Amino acid sequence: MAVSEQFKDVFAQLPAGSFDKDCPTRPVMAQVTGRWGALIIAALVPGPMRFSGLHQHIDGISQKMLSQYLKSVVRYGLVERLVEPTVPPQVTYSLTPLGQSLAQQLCALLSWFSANTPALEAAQQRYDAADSPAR
Amino acid sequence: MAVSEQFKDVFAQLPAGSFDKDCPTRPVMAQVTGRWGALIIAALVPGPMRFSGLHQHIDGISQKMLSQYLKSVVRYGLVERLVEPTVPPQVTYSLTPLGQSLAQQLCALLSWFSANTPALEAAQQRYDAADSPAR
DNA sequence: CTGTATCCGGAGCGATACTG
DNA sequence: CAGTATCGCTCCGGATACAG
Repeated sequence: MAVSEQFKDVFAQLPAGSFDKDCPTRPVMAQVTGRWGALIIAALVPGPMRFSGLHQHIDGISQKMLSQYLKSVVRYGLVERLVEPTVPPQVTYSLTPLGQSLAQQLCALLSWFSANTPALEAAQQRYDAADSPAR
Repeated sequence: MAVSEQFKDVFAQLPAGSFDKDCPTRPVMAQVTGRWGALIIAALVPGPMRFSGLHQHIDGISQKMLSQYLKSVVRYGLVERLVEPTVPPQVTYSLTPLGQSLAQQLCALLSWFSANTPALEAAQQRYDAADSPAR
């Protein structure tokens, strides 16, 4: 199968330590793949956005979490924080080149989920119906 | 910039509801992008694996979490569970076609993290050194 | 407007012990 | 070997109030 060959190549490029407990990517992964990380990165793809803009755009996030995740991604060099010394202050967030390259991967992932939502839901219903209708 | 154009196209294909609170992909994302989801899927890329094999391969995961995450991905139709009626019983997990297509995205993401670990670590050190050396 | 500080409930997760 | 059940702890995450 061509598909198998294809992604086995990708897999083969993964360093051996990817599954190690102390793999340095684990913390970053935890943030980016955390509850809000991917959505924040993706939200900045169309262009820079203000704090309040993100707060509105990403439905359901609290100020605390937005602030917290933003601090992380800024620290990782994925997002740039630009402060306009005006009154009231305006803070603009935008993707760095590094963040843009990550955004491509994340958008691909989000696209996959969107595209395969029907299949995923169908599988769940099949699973739930087959085994434990009581639960 | 060519890069911008490129992933803006990808982004444009995302449904408008991707950022909605009730987006149906959120629960699945939560699992797959949870602490172990991606690693489990990725671990099955080279081929089917047994429970104990996964337990060893994915460093640091507990039986409870492995079992729990496996149940989820099976329910989502991403992984197939095959029980050999032998004594002692042998259970083999393998990716479904749906799971394989997801695995491609996840492997790409893992690859990105592996490839950009130096840049990410450098950014962190820069950030930490610049502002709060006391902490 | 853009955050930070505090409190608090619940989910996630690990360790351990137990079952088939 | 392949799980399930229970306990306990940590940390995530929301609501609210406060600060620059």
